Amino acid sequence: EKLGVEPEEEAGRDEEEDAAKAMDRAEAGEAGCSRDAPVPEEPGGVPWLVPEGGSSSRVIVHVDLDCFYAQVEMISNPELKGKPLGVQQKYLVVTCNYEARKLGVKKLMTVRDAKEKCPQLVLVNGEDLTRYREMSYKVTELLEEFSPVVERLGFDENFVDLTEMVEKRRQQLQSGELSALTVWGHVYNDQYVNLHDILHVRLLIGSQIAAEMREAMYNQLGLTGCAGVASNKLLAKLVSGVFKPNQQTVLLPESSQVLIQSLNHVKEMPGIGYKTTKRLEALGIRSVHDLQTFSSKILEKELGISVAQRIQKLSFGEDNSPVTPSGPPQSFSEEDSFKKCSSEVEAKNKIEELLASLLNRVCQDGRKPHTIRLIIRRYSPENHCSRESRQCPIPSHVIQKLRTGNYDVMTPMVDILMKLFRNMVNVKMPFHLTLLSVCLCNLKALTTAKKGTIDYYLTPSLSTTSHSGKRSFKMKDTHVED
DNA sequence: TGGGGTTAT
DNA sequence: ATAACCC
Repeated sequence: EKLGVEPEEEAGRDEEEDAAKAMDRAEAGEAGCSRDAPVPEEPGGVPWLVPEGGSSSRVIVHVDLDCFYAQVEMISNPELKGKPLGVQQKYLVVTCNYEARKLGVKKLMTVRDAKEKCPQLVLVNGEDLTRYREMSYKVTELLEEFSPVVERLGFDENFVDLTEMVEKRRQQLQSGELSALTVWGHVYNDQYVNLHDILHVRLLIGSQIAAEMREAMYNQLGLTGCAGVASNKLLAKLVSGVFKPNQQTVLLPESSQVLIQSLNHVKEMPGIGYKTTKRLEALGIRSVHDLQTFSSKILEKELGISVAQRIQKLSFGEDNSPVTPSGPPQSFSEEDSFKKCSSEVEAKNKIEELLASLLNRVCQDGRKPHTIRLIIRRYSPENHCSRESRQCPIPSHVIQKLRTGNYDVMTPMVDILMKLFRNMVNVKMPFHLTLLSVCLCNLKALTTAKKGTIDYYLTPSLSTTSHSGKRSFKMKDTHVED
């Protein structure tokens, strides 16, 4: 109210028809009056009522590291700095630094094409993701210090919901400080900033926090990256890529239509992938505008109501999906691709390698996997993407061995994996595989369950195995095929 | 095309 | 168990 912002200056604001849902998430810990405040009828609400009305407008930052693997490699070996550098997996250059990009190297180029374009290109092997993964989690943890709600996307992107942090800072602004508020980094579309508009003020504070985050990433981890600040994840992600390397951009609500219309094709919209793009093209939908104006009814019949409604909202820049804290990983997997694997022995050797690495990782994590999965890809000239998998519970006596640090946990697990393998592959017939992957998932914290407590009986590894040894053997034999 | 990840059905 | 999505 201090700012005397007029209700009518909300032209072009898109946000959150879903005020009720947003309230449900924002409600915890808010002032007691928040639920009783009059709910604004219009989407987004009256600007000066928004904070008390339960945060229907959010401030989200998307943080995107510059050519992440290449940066990690240059930190590992500073002699690589200043040289065109590519990170290689098999015969692909999966990413490269900006020196290499200037010389024409692109992401996911084959090594042959890249070397042809750029003979001086230095290549390092990046098939072992360990150091990338470790640095990736350091970044997420650093961001979590700003605000605990951090969602990872791959190894090099994070979303942070800054709504609460921004509101705290805004309320602490002294009267003179508001007029001195400035944007950090770029304003998308060079839009005019109105300090009388509370949404502008909040996004500017978001840009300030984004700058602090990037500064901390550089000072503490030596990493550079981009950031985008906007009112939802979709827009934050789109705007973070506008100025590219090591810069940041804030999107003010009035320019969101310009941003999404700047996309040349629906396939550039995050959330619309390969398959959906193909189906949309079959309907004659190519541009964002095509999708905006296409019949909702027909779209729902073609794609299903869920996908249809979600992507059509995306086409208007609307995205009410929350920033979901990622927390520790849900699964650990290791894979290896190759030209050909056609014997069981060969497969077993590869599987043993994959499993050995996984056990190291899972051991460091501390939690215990309760499910194991084997994934294969069969050779086929066309249908390349398709994978098959088999999974089964990990017998509890094996989980126990993980817990006690018993040395031979490999043998029983390899036995299980080979049973899964033979369940998928008829080893009496010729076969040709091009990928093997092992995944440990269904991770559970080791509860300090004591005998006689509820936890004890609800912990499968304790309540099924320790009472009868025979039963645990039976579990192994029958459940492995699952 | 690599070596990972997630959620929905 | 698969299929879609993300990097």
